Amino acid sequence: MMKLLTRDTDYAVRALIFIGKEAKRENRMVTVDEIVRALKLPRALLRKLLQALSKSKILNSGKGKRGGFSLSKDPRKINISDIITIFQGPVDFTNCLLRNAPCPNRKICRVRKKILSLSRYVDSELKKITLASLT
Amino acid sequence: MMKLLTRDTDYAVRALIFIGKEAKRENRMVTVDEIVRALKLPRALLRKLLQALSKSKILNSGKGKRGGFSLSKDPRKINISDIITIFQGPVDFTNCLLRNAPCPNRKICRVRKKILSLSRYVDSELKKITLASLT
DNA sequence: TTATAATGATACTAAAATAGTATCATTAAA
DNA sequence: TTTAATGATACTATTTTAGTATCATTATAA
Ligand code: FES
Ligand code: FES
Repeated sequence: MMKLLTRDTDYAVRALIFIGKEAKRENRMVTVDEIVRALKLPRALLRKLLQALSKSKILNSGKGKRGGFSLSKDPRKINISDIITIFQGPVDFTNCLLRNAPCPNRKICRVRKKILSLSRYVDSELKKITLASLT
Repeated sequence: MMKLLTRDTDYAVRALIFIGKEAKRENRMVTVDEIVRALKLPRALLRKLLQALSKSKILNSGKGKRGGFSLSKDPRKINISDIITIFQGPVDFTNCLLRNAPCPNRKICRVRKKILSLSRYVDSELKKITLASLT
């Protein structure tokens, strides 16, 4: 089946929504274990995902006791396109290849032109889906 | 990298465009070897793709000498969504899963709702990209 | 009527992307 | 100084994508 979000992205978004909610209520760090309990995601995997979000500056993290994660910015400034970019690369559907080399028709190809504009539209719509709009 | 069309779909579309052009000029069957010469696609793979298009009634085929393929319908009635469906399944981005089981939030999930409407939009746009519009 | 030139069906291998786990290192607080 | 947390990293498994090969069938033409 086709998918726009891979599992990594999907799980990351769910975790971010949860972190956003908790932080709002209590203004503190949220731990991996809390998220695992609430969302039933595989722990080892979730750790990897949150570490990536932290490296990408979407999350702040704190080590040691009382450590955990919190959103590093306003949930209105975090959108699905950003998260996809982290786990799947940029939203770009135009990948016409011929035996792993760029296809020579690229410049003039009408399929490519149409797919490109569609791709841009999708990206712009995904940028409108912010964490705030999901909470 | 993300992709909307896999290689199968991409090659199939190129082949269909070529078949459409040739058939218009000469009203005859086009063989795999002609397409291979013109488009430089791998022969064994192209055979498999055209056989699938034939099974799906997009192409007519003729066996034996003078055999080959031709479009089975008006190029205005063949669109990219159809071709994607054959090689990749239907255009549907909403596949939220939890350890391979459908995610329990599906009914109420706002992410899913937004992705669903985006997915429908993309499909409707892809349906507008017909073979005729590319020739 | 038979050689030939075409597709049909099908089975197979290879490579890449996705999905998921495990472990040791580091750090901050109690 | 123990403990509870994340950081870094290496690893395996599964699924999807990509691609090849071969024998069967059939229509034409010599
Ligand atoms: S055929 Fe390659 S860009 Fe369109
Ligand atoms: S979290 Fe599964 S449908 Fe949204």
